[in-house]
Amino acid sequence: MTKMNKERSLSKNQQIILDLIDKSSEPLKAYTILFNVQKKGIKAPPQVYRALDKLVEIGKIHKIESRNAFVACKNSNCEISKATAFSICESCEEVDEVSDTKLSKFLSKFNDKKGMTFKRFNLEFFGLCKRCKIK
Amino acid sequence: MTKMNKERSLSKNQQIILDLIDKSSEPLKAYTILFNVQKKGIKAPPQVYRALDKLVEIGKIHKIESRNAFVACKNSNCEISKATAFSICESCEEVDEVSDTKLSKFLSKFNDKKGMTFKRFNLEFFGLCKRCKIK
DNA sequence: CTCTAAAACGTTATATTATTACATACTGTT
DNA sequence: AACAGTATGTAATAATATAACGTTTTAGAG
Repeated sequence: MTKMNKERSLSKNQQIILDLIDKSSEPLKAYTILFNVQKKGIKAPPQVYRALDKLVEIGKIHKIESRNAFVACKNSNCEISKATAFSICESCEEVDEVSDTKLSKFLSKFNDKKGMTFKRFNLEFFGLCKRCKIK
Repeated sequence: MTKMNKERSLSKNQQIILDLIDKSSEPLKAYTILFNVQKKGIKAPPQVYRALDKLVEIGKIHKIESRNAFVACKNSNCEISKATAFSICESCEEVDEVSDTKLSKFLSKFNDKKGMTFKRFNLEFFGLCKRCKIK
């Protein structure tokens, strides 16, 4: 039996950029990433966008569409970039990945009336986080 | 009893841009809109973006975040721009507003574990529409 | 009607986000 | 070694969005 290595190894640029996003407590924008990895030899936007595209594709990171920013996947190396949900505080811009079994089951089962077949969804909740409500 | 006119009247630019989006069968991008209303005297991006912002705010249109494009609200002048859901065909890029009572109830009731208060959500489903599945 | 504040407008410039295009190099099979 | 697929580096440019002004219009209060 051949060793099916599910764990794809990342390229140099992919790893550098994933490391940065992983360490960050907040979503990072492409150009913020660029500025932060220039010392590591990544000098131009396409290098960043290519790595980001790949990382999104393999589920290591997610794009927060409403913010054009990227976060690391917290769901133990998420195979399910097919089913993403985030909570976004409109005051402090804190973003968290929502992981709720009921929610993802409900949405994954959801069927369109017009006969579309869904492969994937992305859900973004907006509101105020605990801390910002108090202020 | 004073007449509470819920029906806000749109400004000239807002009306021009809403008309265009309304007539369109597909989501329109800001610069596509700009090019199409230049003959009507709207010449610069800020004019378009201002009108779009307002129209989104009052629920006449919605932004498809993953596409940076705008569609008219089909839910009878949607007060509920608080709860939007769309289906997006990844092949032909057709976009439809999903209106499903169960879905919107479920999501509107959804409560965050971390104590966030949600005011609004946006959900985008991706897949293949009926027609594109056949091809 | 007149005054006022809010909203909308027009304009120029610029910031931010993302892609095209092309030449080169690396990686892992056969 | 040869090939295919993936990744790289680089320059240029496209596409999306906002800042910052000053002016004009609109709707309501008095």
